[in-house]
Amino acid sequence: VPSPFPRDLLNVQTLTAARQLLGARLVRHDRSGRRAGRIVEVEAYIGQDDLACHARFGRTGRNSVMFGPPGVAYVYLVYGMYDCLNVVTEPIDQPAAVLIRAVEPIEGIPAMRQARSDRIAGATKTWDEARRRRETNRVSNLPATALASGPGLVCAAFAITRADDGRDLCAFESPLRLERAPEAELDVPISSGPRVGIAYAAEPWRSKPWRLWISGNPAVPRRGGVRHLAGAVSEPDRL
DNA sequence: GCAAAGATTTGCT
DNA sequence: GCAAATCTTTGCC
Repeated sequence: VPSPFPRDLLNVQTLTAARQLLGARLVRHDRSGRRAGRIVEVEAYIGQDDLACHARFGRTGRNSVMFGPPGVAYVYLVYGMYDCLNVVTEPIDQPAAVLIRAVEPIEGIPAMRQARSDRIAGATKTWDEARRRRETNRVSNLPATALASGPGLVCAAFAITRADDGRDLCAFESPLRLERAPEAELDVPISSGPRVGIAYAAEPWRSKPWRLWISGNPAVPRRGGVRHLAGAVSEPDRL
């Protein structure tokens, strides 16, 4: 029987919270029914000192949710196109969050495919039948493990938008929420490495191994065609 | 008020 | 392997 994700597990140092989130379930309830998946890849963004974190400029309109209580969704738009889901961590006034980078679909896979296809139509100003058909065909041929294997794809598959910014993910009745990992999955092997897409950040932040993933999970994207080897990466510090 | 860049993904070469 | 798509946010004038 599923249990809600305890807020206390997020009211801690962000790398500890990130580790707790690996294996947890991301759950969406809406008209399409129940969608659920296993969180398999995350990144930690930790406070104003972290020069890769959105909080590095202090509180702004976009990032204000990060300054609030843990267990709340921080959803922002990246590159003008893609929504990204974060889980706020640490106590109030300590701006930090965990970016959900990849989810392995478990329930509601047809709804995820539909949502992935719909995203093209939604993003296209002029409704283009041929373009939409191509996208539907492409998505229908993807393995389930590829449906949410990227931060923008997680939001597409689970129909998460900035309307979900500030939503409480620890409330069991929430239409978008977290559920605890089954006990049998609590001790899976974890790998870590540098965060993606933050080349603008100065050292040491650029190289901090604050990306965590479940070793060998098929839904974790293989960046650069290089296979993730557990022995080839360093341990995250401050865990 | 405006220029620049970004926690991405896709398709074409 | 690279560039396009696309728009919010920030920072500086």
